[in-house]
Amino acid sequence: MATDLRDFSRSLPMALMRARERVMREFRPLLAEHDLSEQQWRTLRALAATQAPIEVAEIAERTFLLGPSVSRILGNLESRGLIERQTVATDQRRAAISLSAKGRALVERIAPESESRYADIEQRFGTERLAELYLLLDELALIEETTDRPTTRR
Amino acid sequence: MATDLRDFSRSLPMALMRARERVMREFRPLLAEHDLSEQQWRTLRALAATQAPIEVAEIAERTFLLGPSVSRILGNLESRGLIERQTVATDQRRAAISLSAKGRALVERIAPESESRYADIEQRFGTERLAELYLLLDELALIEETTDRPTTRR
DNA sequence: TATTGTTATACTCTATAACTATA
DNA sequence: TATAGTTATAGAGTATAACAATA
Repeated sequence: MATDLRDFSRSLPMALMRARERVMREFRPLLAEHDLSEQQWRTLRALAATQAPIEVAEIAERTFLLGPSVSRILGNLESRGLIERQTVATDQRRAAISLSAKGRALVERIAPESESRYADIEQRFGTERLAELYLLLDELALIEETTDRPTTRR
Repeated sequence: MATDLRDFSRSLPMALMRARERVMREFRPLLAEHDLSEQQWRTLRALAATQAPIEVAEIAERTFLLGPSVSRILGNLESRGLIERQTVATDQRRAAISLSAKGRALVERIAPESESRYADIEQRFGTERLAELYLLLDELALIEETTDRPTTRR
């Protein structure tokens, strides 16, 4: 007798994806207007959120992107004059990345519209429920690793 | 004076993605063992969840994939003997897709391990909180479209 | 003419490995 | 030898358009 799978609608990854898709549907057209992919925007935001320049590996971690992806994205953003690199004096391998004036201006141009759409969502969904949702999502993201699960049965 | 963006940690898409990444980290190795991408697994699950065969467009809708992606995925799954196609008698354009015996067997082989990992997450996160999370995610996915937002300011 | 599904195309991201240049 | 970042490569998904077969 086989174990049944939960119903498809009770798949946690699917539920998370559906919700994310719904939210992104509000933001994608705005990003498209500025020729930005989601990942490029995540990178710009990560840079906008920090005072001090940050290194490539740090960007990868904060944006949930892989090193090579960040590398390519930075190449693109640099060619558009949106970011700047500075080699770290004490370690020539490292690069300190920051928004250029143009990049900061772009983020600031997008911000009001982005915030307005976010406010729409918050208003329709409810401020309290949104706060509760953030709480649950943060806690879910922080649950601990299962200790040592074998990759194959033997 | 520019509008500031919310802090990066209060980006709803990011919070949803972080949570989803955390959950998928539990399931990806299992899928990899069976040479299945997330999207292929979504497709198999959608098929496993239904009694009657379903059409390509229906699969696309239920799995949140695009038509061309589903087309390619079905081609792959068919070449592995996991699904079957039957042309709909009343409309030769349509194809009715279903799991083959082999496909059903694969889903049933994966199901116990998948359920076990899900149970781990539920146990660590809390049954009640998980139920609350589903409720909020479902509601978020269903908030209504903003009526008519212009794509460019003029 | 409209619709279902496939094919074509261009782009992007994922994932891993190999490589360069530092350290 | 190890590390930071880039480049190379293969594979897959996204998105849109064009297309064939059928309605």
